[in-house]
Amino acid sequence: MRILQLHCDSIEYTPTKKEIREAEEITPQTQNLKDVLVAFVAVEKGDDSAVARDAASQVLESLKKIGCTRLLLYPYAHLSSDLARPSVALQLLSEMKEAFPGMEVHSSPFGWTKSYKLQVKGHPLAEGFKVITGSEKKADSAALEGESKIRSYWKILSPDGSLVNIGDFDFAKHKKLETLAKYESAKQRNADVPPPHVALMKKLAIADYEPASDSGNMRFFPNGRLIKSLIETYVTERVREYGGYEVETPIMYDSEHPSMVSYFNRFPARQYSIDSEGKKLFLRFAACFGQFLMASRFQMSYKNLPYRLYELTRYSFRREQSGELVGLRRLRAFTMPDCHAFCKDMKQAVTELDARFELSRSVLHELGIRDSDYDMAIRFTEDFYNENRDSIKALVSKHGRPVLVEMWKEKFFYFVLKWEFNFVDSFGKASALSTDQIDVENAERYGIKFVDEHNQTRYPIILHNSPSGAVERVIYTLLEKAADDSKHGLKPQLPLWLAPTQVRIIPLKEEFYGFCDALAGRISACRIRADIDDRNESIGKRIREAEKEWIRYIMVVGSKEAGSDTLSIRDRNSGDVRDVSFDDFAREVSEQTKDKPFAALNLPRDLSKRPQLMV
RNA sequence: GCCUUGGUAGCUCAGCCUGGUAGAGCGAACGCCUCGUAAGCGUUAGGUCGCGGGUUCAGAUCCCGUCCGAGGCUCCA
Repeated sequence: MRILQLHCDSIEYTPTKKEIREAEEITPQTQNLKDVLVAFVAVEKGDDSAVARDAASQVLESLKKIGCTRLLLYPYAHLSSDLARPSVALQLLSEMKEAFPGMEVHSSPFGWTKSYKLQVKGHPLAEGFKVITGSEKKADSAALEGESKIRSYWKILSPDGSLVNIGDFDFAKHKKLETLAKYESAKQRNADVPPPHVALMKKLAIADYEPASDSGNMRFFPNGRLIKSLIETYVTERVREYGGYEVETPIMYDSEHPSMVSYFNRFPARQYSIDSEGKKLFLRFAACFGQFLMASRFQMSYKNLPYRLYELTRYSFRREQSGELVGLRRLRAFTMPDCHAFCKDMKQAVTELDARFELSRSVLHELGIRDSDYDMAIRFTEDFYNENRDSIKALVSKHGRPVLVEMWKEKFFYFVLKWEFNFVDSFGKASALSTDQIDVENAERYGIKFVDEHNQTRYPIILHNSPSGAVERVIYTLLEKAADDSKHGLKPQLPLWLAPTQVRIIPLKEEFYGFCDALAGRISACRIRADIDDRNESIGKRIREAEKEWIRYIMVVGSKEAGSDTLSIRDRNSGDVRDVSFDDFAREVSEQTKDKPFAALNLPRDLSKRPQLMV
């Protein structure tokens, strides 16, 4: 569909002659309108109701922007050389006419030759041209978003259950929450520099931009892959423990498959598309499709519920705007643990929601993200709040601090409740980590059913949880936290179980290499990652470099240590050197990494064998 | 998409304002040193100054255009 918009002082038109058989039946007479937005509309092949809705909401936006309340829809075939059939055009135009609440809407007759005279206003927004196509959902989402803002209100809910408007809340003790709350309106940013984690992810040889790919598609070096893999393994283990069953589903889908078409209209992410043998495929932006399509093939009884499916998507794709991509914080390809629970009724859903809330809190904690590092936001419809006050209050009191609330008068998206934990970085940027949603629409959309106690077929309620949020974003959070520590005079560090090297062994002279080699073997046998700096460099330099890599334990081996069971250990936490027996040391490390996955060193053990990574 | 900013050796950057032989540190190769808890020393190799055009006797430097990156804005159900 193509629309030419002109904000006019006046327009006058006279239908003169029917042009086609399907023309509207009217009595031709001259019409005159003043201060009106004239929308010349050409309906094209392939346009459908969704396009019409999209177009209408875009025009509505323009009307609001220029402060005009009168609209003339003017069918105008000459804007396109690929027109829809007249019957379709007529149908869509009449649908559009109904889509302007509170506006005075006129339409000129379809299928007539008309003479017209118009006077266009002279301001910059007076003229505009839009092309709306079925695959372009961005504008649609903008419209939905715009609508939701108008009909939602922001509040703060405290652990004691009190709910106050944002303006009435005292943020003195909750600065980060204030930042989160004002995030939408806070336009100013501190610095014109990239966030600290971008330099860190390169320096620590974790990840880097890959210029040969699309922006927001990162490459992970051996260190980064190790860290990422450990986090992935850990989150997966925890979800399995909670009761999620791990599955694997395709990363691309046919956008013309019936179950996708309606979902697209309500799920307006920007997707990557791929044309293959006439199919228009798109890359998934979440695991939802795969799991829903799978679950729709299950024959489920209420006795099977709640039933939980889990997938760690590597990757999910969202084609975010290029200007929005930053380091590991916001990507176009990311790794997302995604766990859906199918529940028989709202009571069960709320119970399940609670279990997943605990899971998410615990997972973040074990990943090294404390509850004081994030703030909680929760969004729900007014009805849901009124029916579930106690459950909502219980979540907030578990969090223990006031939370940001967005309350909708009515349901706009497919969920009635959504909560998320947001990490607010030192620049005041908020990023969601864990999240869960109560979805009351998609079961029906995807034909996911179960049979209840009374042999009735029903649609389950679906919860969408990511206990950690995107894995890349977890790494971003850990790096930003470390950078923040460093700014406050503390030594930056990763949690020990995620450190690419846990112990660095430094032989004082070449003659101790043999002992170091054996020592590294013994340490590795205790599932501890140890490497050896066997380069011909000064002892000072090698220690300095180990410190720069944030390595927690450094062992220098000289004549004192060689052949002895006592190790001389420099602990990054204290900066001091102490003597410890091998067994005590092994115990100290395993104590700190217990219940966490382990992976062996992912680099050559000897530093002399490692290529330098210049990034 | 808009605004800002950058592109010079493998990496980080200086030089550009005020035109005149292409610079430093790190890293790499080779050699010396064989070292006790945050940078030991020397030598060598390495550059179409993003690309295209213009002005000039002469352009990394001035002008125009263009490509690519980054940050901000919009955006982020």
